[in-house]
Amino acid sequence: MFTLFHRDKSCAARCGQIVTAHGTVSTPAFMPVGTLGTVKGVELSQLESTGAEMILGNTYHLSLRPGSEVVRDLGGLHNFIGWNKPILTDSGGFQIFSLAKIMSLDEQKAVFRSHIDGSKFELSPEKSIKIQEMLGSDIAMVLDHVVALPNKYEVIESAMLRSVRWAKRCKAAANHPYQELFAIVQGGLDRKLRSDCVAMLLEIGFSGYAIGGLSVGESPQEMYDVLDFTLPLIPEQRPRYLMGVGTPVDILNGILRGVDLFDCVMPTRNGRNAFAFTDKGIVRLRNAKHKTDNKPLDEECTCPACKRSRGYLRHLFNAKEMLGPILLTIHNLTYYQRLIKKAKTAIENNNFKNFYNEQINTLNEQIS
RNA sequence: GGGGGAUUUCCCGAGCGGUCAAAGGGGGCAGACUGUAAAUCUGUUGUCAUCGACUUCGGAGGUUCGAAUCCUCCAUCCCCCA
Repeated sequence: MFTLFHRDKSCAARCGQIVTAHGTVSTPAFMPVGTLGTVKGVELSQLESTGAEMILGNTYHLSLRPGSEVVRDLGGLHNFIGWNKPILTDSGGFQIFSLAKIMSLDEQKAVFRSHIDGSKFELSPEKSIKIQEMLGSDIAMVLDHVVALPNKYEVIESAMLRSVRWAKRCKAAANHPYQELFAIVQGGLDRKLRSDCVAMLLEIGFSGYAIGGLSVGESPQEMYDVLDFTLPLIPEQRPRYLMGVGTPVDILNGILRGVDLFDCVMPTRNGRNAFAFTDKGIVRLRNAKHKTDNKPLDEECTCPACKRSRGYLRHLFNAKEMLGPILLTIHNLTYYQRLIKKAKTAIENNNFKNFYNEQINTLNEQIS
């Protein structure tokens, strides 16, 4: 299903294509997060116009509401939400980390106390696969055990080993006509744990390999270091997915090291919170300095937000009008897709390293 | 004409002798957000300054070691009776 088209001659960056039952995804790709069956605030036609080709759904959240049976009975996730392009579902492993306070786990399964009504929700590797199959996503993720960083070596090691055992159980449970299963590499910042994990997962064999357990408390450089020694261990012809990452800078650093897939809530969540990404840097639209600014966010951008002035966008946020979060979400997603597209072009021209160097310094700066 | 009630820091609004530069909202300002319990959360919001100092609670006086808090007068607003 994954085809590697080209590898940049100046670095590990590469471009390719993932073919799924619901269409193809050109890589590198950024996948907007649609946890509950919607990329928050964005209608699908607008989402498509940003250039997004694949979106995420979440096993834990969709199981609690509306329930995987409901989604299945309404024709599967694609039909349910009206998106006939590729969907990747996360397994619920991230919730073992993010909802740790309302979760307990043992070797068999994770047990959540629902954040909605307090009811018990059990998630085993087998159940996660079953739910994802009912959802009918194109790519399913194995259930993994994500732990926060920094953490004790023993904790990271045991979470990694459990993730491998769970991956094996997921593989054994998987039985779906078109759904592909991706494994997730754990092991914190430790080189040996990461490489052991890759080796064990390769032994089991999966369609794709994700790097998980990052952006959970470590520094960006530590994350890049993990990518440096982990990605080369994954066979070239398999897609590599860096889960939950990240900032524009993180994404360029991931591409530089050979990552094919990214997902992150940052463009959507930050968009809802008046934080815009542009080619020239970041813009906090609530800041007073934009009050009478007649310029668009980004001259280069063709999104609907950029047909308006910064002063107007700021007004929408200050007035708590829903159009503000909607427009800025679309803008940020458009920006992310444009960044990826430029990166892709640079890779095709064997120029990614230069492109990276040009971009990297300005992306975190606040523009005026 | 007579009787009663109000006036607090940008706004609303607590406070009723010291622990008050003054609760809590709102608004303002700034920050955070990385496989979404987030259209959320955090900090800050008299002045100058490092501790600390100084000026504030309608105005002017007074009582007291000490007043936003008690007394007197004045101003403005509201209610009731004529």
